[in-house]
Amino acid sequence: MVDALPPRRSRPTMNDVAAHAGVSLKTVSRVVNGLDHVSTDKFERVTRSIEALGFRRNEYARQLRQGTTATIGLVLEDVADPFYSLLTRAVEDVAFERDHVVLAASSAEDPVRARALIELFGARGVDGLIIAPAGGIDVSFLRAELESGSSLVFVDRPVAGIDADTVLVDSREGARKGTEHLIRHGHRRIAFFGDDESVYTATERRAGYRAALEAAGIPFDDSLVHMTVPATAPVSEIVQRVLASADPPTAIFSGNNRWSVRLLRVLRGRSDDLAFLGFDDFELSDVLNPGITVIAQDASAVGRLAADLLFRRITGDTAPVQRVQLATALIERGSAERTGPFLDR
Amino acid sequence: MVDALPPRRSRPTMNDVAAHAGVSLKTVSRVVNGLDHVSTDKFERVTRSIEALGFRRNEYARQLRQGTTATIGLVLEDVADPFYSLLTRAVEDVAFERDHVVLAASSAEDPVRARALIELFGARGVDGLIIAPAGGIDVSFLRAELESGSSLVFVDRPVAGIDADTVLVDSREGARKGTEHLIRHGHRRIAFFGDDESVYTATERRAGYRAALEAAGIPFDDSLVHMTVPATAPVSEIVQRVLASADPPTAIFSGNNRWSVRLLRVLRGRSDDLAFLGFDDFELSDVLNPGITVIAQDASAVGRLAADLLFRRITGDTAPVQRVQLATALIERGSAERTGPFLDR
DNA sequence: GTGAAAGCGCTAACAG
DNA sequence: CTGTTAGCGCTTTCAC
Repeated sequence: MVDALPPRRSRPTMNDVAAHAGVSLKTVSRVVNGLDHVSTDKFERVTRSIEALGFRRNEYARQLRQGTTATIGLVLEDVADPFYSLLTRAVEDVAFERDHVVLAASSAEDPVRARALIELFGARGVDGLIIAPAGGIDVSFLRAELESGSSLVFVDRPVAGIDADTVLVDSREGARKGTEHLIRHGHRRIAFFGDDESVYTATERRAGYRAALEAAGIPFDDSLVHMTVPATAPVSEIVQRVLASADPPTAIFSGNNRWSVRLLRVLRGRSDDLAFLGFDDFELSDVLNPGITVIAQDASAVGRLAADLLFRRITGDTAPVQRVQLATALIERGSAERTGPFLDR
Repeated sequence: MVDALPPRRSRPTMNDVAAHAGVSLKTVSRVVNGLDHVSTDKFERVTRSIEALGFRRNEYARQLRQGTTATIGLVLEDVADPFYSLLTRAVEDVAFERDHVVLAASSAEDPVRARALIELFGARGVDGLIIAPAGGIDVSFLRAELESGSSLVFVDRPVAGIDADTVLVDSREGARKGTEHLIRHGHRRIAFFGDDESVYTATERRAGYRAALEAAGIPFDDSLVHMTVPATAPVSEIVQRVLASADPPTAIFSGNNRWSVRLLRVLRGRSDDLAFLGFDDFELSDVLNPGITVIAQDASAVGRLAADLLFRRITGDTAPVQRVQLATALIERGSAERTGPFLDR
């Protein structure tokens, strides 16, 4: 036994507390974990030592021993997209209520990055994972993840071949409803803009659009349909071409909020006689002139539900896998109910 | 020694791999960590075993041993706020490049929740923390956090009394510039709307607004200044009262994007003769009619810079603490450069 | 009530 | 080049 003590470690451990309080390691553990079988005397001594030393339990050590991490992972396209940022916030809130923390990451639409992130999270032994699966995601890999113990919930897009809870918005029905609304207002030439075919929601929405047309006896015209990721598309040129065609559309259906923003930006400079309806609401849609009519989806509800389902699994629920479809709401604001030059000065 | 083996554990460990490959634990560790001094023969055997067993290193065990977690924490007001969601995305990107994951959480403007989150993160031994400090945050607590080993970077708002890197936007100068712009366009009665006094950026922007007025010889009129959190404020009534006053403003300066959205929503229904300028850009500001002139701040740059600074600290940089002020940009779109009824149909 | 000892899965230190 | 041993900070037996 040497006299000189080593300099205090950056974070005190339970051993330090035990030494300080003059009790055994186990007693400290009991106090920290709120267990009984500790005399009030020792309980107080330990409590005081914890205070004095500023002790906080090292979660990693606990987790290593216990095998649970009180952490969930969230992987989606891009937190900066309003739909996903709302969803993220809802997941965070549920996690916080349950004393879990959330590892969050954007896959940037890149399946390789998505996989890397999921692996990173998996190696940290997250209790569960909420994933908005990117197009080309590796299914067998996800299945392995599921089997190795972390629960999985998919949001926004389903993944075929994996038995996991899924929370979706009923895109097809929403798009059908929206298109029908335009038809009801006299439109028969309706252009459709959506993400490319690899994106589940894009094809679902197109299917809904098509279903509405067919129900109304309007022939589906492929030249009115444009499927590309708007971020990189030459939106202005596309719009120009469509509107200059022989039999131009009288209405536009935008398949998501990214497209809506880009389309509105282009349309603002023109004076075409158009109606407009967008899938997914966005901030200021009500401040534009005319207000933008949308099929709204509740991103918070998706996040909350997904998190609830996940925690149900984490806590051992073995009920059959669920696939929830959330309904959309048509919000009329003017842009789809009138005609006239669009967003003109 | 019993004959029957227990059923396979959910995740294989290095020991399992070692047994499978017929080598020692340490050899596996060497392979996993990409170290040399392993014969090609064994290297391949181990690699195959890893494949076969689907082994992935348990990060918690590694972290416990090494004392580093490859995790950073991010605590801000609300990920659903566009400014913060952009910032979050930037932080995620930097972290990903550096093989770190990010624990993200919204404090919901609640200092108690903020503290709880930081403690939760601290207990997980995050290597570093990026914090947008909520109004009443506990300074001594943060200081303890800093001393116990995690690096700290503040964003958006500084914290007095703690020696930590800080990345800010030059709010005061931005507001001064914006107000000056309005003055240059002939306005002398300019209303100011901002968050309440507890919010650093709000008072800074008000100070900039005031400085511009005074530089132009315009008396500061407190009845034109409104400091409240817009989420809960009766915006419509406030606006009505202000515009109905004896000497009403001819221009409005909105202190942040939350206020801008709410103000624009109210102004849309009215036909007042007003100019408008907002602090912080927002999506569709260019699609509105007139386009909204703003003082833009670069949220991504804030996030990127903060993350860079944090990683510099994490990797041992002991240079003096930095306080970075990012410049803002005036973007003219029409709303501040003209007069006439506002967003009128 | 309390504590000693073992061990979670990994890496560091030191042999061979 | 390879393996053995110890130990990170905690929880879990299982004695006392």
